[in-house]
Amino acid sequence: MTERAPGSTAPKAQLIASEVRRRIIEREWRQGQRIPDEADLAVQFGAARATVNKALQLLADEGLLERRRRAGTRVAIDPVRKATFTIPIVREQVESAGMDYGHRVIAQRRSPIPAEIAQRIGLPEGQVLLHLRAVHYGDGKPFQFDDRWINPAAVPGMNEVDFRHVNANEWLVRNAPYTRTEIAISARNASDRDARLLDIPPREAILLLQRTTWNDSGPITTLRAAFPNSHVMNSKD
Amino acid sequence: MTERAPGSTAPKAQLIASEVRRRIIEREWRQGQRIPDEADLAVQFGAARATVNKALQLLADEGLLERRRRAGTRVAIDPVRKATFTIPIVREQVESAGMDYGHRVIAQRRSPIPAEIAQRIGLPEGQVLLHLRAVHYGDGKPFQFDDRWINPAAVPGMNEVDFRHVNANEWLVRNAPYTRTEIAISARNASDRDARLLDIPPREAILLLQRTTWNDSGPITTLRAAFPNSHVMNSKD
DNA sequence: AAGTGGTCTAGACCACATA
DNA sequence: ATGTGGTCTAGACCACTTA
Repeated sequence: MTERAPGSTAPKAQLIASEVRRRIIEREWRQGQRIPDEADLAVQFGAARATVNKALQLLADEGLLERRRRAGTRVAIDPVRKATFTIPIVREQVESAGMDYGHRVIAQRRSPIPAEIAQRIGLPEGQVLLHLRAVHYGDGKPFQFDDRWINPAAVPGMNEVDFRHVNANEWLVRNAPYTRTEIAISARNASDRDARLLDIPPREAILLLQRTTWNDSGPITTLRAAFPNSHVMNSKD
Repeated sequence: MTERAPGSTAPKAQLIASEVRRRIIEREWRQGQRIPDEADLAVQFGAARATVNKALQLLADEGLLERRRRAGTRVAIDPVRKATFTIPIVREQVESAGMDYGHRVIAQRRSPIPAEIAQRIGLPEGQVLLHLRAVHYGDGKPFQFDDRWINPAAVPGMNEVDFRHVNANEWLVRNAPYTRTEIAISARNASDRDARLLDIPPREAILLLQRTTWNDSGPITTLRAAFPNSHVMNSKD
């Protein structure tokens, strides 16, 4: 839904995509039904096939169409529904909410990874990684409690960083581009440690986010972040 | 990370994207630094400019590059990190976990919407919508409790559906394509009603998902889904 | 065997931001 | 004013899949 200057025109591929979307939403083309092939549509819309192709690929990415060579393009039976979340820099998130950001490292040590972590990141149990625990604050109130394992072998230069003085969240986001990420979100009753560090009553509901990132050299970091139940994750787009 | 048949080759645009990604990850091209323009890269990679353009757009969508006309292409300073979640059809989700699916409608009635819902979906308070409450079961155990408001005006044919006999989740996913969705995820301590319907102790942590979908005619439906704390939402990709 | 989407190319023109 | 990305085109060949 990007706005456009009055004199300007939307790209033709976008217009075609909108029109096809409209035909699907208004049931001119029904679930599972085959739609005309790219060459036909190109003629209908007065566009090159490449342009139609771009529009239809867009809709296929959205999950509205299913395309197969030789079999043609069909309206998806189960439109795949997707929601995208942005992985924030915590400081920016706190500050954009109008709060003062604070950050405290609770512990930093090299430790052999326990079995659970080993399995999550695909490294052998007992391998020594950097284990970091920290709390982020907004206006002095705990905002997020991080329990993080970092694999220095995955990112050049990471060994020289002292995460007691450099914010691990920011450093990693800025310096360790990843190629793959896995995220799991769940709710839990706060453990005693969670409750103490987040300054909430024991057993209070917390939102738990577990995120692991990889690049081609292997796992970069795995994070367990705990949020008080006032926290809301919102989809982007 | 799609697998390919041995004899087959990756598309050239993909290869170029991979190579550029590698240069960024290995710091040949640093954060904020300008990279060669499309014409240069086309020569370097022995490809047409359109192919390079496709590759760079891909990386810009991933958040790794920032592109501006006239100013050129730069490695992003804050690589935007995204995670995508798929919104499942509950029955398929339950069955793919190897459980038997069950579904019970608790209440269906037309009611004026309260202020909170009105604000969330952008309709005037007091407008009459269909209010539906239902529980989904896996192997007889409560899996998800839905509290849903449906706007029949947004989707043709919806007035003829009796959601006591037709699964609202499935009907809407299949029949009401949307153009926009908002999702909010949080943790809460279960209310008495949540606890009763999910068969868990009162005050136990639950995962709360609030989702509203729109098409061009207006809001289609807004849903508050509650999950027991055993539930985990996983990112797709 | 043949139809359909997937991709690439060379060239062109345009839109936009900045020097 | 000019350089850069954004987009489109016509044509081509290829890869896959199914009829």
